[in-house]
Amino acid sequence: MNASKSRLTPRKTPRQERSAATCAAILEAAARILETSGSAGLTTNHVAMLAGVSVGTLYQYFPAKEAILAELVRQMRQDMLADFVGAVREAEGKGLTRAVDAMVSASLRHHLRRPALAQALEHEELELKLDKETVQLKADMRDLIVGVLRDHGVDQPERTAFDLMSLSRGIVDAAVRAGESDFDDLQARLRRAVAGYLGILA
Amino acid sequence: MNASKSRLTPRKTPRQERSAATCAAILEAAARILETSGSAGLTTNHVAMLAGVSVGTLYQYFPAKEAILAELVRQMRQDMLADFVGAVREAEGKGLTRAVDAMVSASLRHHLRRPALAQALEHEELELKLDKETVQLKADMRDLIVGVLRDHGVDQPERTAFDLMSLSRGIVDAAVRAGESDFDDLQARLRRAVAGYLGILA
Amino acid sequence: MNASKSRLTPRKTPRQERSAATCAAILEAAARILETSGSAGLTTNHVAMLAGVSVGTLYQYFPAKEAILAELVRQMRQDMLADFVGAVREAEGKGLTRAVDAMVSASLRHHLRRPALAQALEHEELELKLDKETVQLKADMRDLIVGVLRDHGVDQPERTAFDLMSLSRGIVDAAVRAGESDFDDLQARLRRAVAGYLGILA
Amino acid sequence: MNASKSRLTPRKTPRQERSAATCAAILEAAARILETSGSAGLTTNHVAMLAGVSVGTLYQYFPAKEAILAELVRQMRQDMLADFVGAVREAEGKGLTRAVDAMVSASLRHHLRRPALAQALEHEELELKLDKETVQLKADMRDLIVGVLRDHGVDQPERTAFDLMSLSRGIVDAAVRAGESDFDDLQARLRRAVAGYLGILA
DNA sequence: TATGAATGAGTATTCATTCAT
DNA sequence: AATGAATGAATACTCATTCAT
Repeated sequence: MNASKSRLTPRKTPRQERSAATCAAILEAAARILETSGSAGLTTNHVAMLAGVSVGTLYQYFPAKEAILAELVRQMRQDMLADFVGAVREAEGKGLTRAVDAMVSASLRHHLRRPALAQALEHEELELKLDKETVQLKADMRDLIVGVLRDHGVDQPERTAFDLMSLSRGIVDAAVRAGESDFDDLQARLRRAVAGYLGILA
Repeated sequence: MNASKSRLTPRKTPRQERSAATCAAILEAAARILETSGSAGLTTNHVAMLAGVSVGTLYQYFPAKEAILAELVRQMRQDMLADFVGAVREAEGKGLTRAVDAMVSASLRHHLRRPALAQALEHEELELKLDKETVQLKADMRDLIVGVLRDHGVDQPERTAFDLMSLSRGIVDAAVRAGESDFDDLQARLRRAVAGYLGILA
Repeated sequence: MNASKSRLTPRKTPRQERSAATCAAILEAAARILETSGSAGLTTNHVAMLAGVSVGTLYQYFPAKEAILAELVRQMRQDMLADFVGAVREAEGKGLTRAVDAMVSASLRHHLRRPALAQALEHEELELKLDKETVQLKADMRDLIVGVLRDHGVDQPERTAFDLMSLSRGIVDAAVRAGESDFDDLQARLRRAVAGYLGILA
Repeated sequence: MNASKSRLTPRKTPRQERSAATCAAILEAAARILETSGSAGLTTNHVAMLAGVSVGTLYQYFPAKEAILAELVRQMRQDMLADFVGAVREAEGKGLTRAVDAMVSASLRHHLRRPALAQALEHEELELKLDKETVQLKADMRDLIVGVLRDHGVDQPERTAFDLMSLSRGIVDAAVRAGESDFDDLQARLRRAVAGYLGILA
């Protein structure tokens, strides 16, 4: 249900095992390059080489370089949304503080798994014309947070969600870039920022 | 103490008027391009053309393309620091809340003057190996904020300063990117975030 | 006497029905692509896809892309010769004018059946190193016309045949390219050109 | 008055001598390659190498490969029109036969100067989206011939001009392709074809 | 000092062809 | 016989940088 003529969506949905492996190898190679060299080092030839395939093969799976990035972003958003949904579900009915904690924790877990990659992808996301699916994933995430806030009677839930996402991102970005990796410490600060904005006495 | 053989510092400290004008023209041209086309459109030929000089001349003032960006970043940091110093000075002895307000306001004023440019430069800054002077300017700014916090008895002033800068940037970035330009509204939200983190009842 | 190891002749003379059908499908796919996209769009993958087979299969029937074109040209020449032979036979003993009319008519009928294809093939023919059989077909056609001219006492029949073929092609080419498809009008003009060259008062 | 943003017109009108020479060298290199290898061998790297410049230089003068071809075509059309205008002027007032002779002769002279080049360019012209100037040159040529025919009372001068141009091209093309280079012989045959079509007893 | 012509390594992308399954 | 995944040389084009004038 994925393919189409866009330059952003993968070319062939791999059906054979070999195909799936190749496709995954390409994505992983791209991810690794993003982690180590940033988008500057991300050339199609480099990706193909690191993936152990030829450029031609790369282009059988992705119609353009951008499509590789787009797919990585899509996967990231998908994973992230799943994490958030899980977090929110667990904290259901336990008060805003618990819900916020759960989301902060999910977000951090996500970012600290592959910090450099998450960083790089969030940055690429800004310059990329996203495909519909990714746009939807982002909207779903936003709605999820807005919903939680509204359920707990938070004022102006849309704007608040926007700001909370923004400030969280600011803090995590900077921390990751500074090389921090102490989950608990970061979580405490992030919780403080979020709770502070919400006016919850943490 | 400005010039050197580094690829990041301008080649000649302009003493003559013409030189200064040329140099400024190049920088302004680069700034305008960053605003309109982002770093993707920033080619040396394009900059030179828009500045009304030849590429050769451009390379007489800047040893490499990066040096232009580095200089723009340096100027931005310099301006920003000056704004902050002024803000802090004005709010001296009037309590933390006022000091925070002044800084938030200074930061926002800075970002909203040329939003696209500020955005672009802050982004370039991350990928650039900064020259000593800029590094010092950033350190000064950090120290300034740390000083204010410490003076008002804030706990862990370094870390707090770091987080406040990070979350502010997160919020302003997102707002600018979303096209917001309502200074007052943005200021209110930013103040809320900062005050919240600091535990000040806004 | 058809197959050989040349890159221009089909690889296997299809004996089984399935083979013949596959071979025909490939040729028809190539023809359709030539008609719609010209030789620029004629990629082996595209041909295979449109023919409903895999590239591998395509290469089992044709040793190289050129071979497909060569075969299309061969078939075109074969058909054309057959048409001419028929035309000449019908007009036998009825005078030069009638013979010319018959040939002009046969030629036009041929070109207007699939105008874009005829055009494309005649063009490809020029850049292709033709196989013996096609060369023979062209020679036969030439001889046929030369024979008709000689039989009617035309001077320098070889050269005249050459020129008549050339000028006819020029007119038909241009007309087809201009999108003309009025058979009768075109026939009148073509007859006029041929008769004029021959000095027959039309 | 030449430059614009189109992909078909040259990029910079060379003002310095060196520029003019480089530009000419590129065009001549392209012409030579067309003569020897046809459009298949016409790669930008090949052209640049033969011209003795780098690819980068080539792209400073022409925004795309097509632009080189377009410029060659333009020059050819320009030369040809000039020749025709001269021919028509000379034959003015001397009857249709003389006018036709003059035009036939001009056309042939043109084609036999660099036969392979003329051939190649006329062919490329068909696949190229022509720039306005070239389109105008072709229209002028057409009008010139139409004018001559009309002046001498020829019926349906537009259609006749079209057919005469087409059949001439057919004959000359074929002759050139066959390696003929006997000007007088070719002229006689061409005159015969044209006169024949016009119903003039040659 | 200024110019702008020239450079050439580097980039994304295509496509005829091969070959393991 | 058939498939389609994989190959990689080739192609058009860009852009930071140099250098002769």
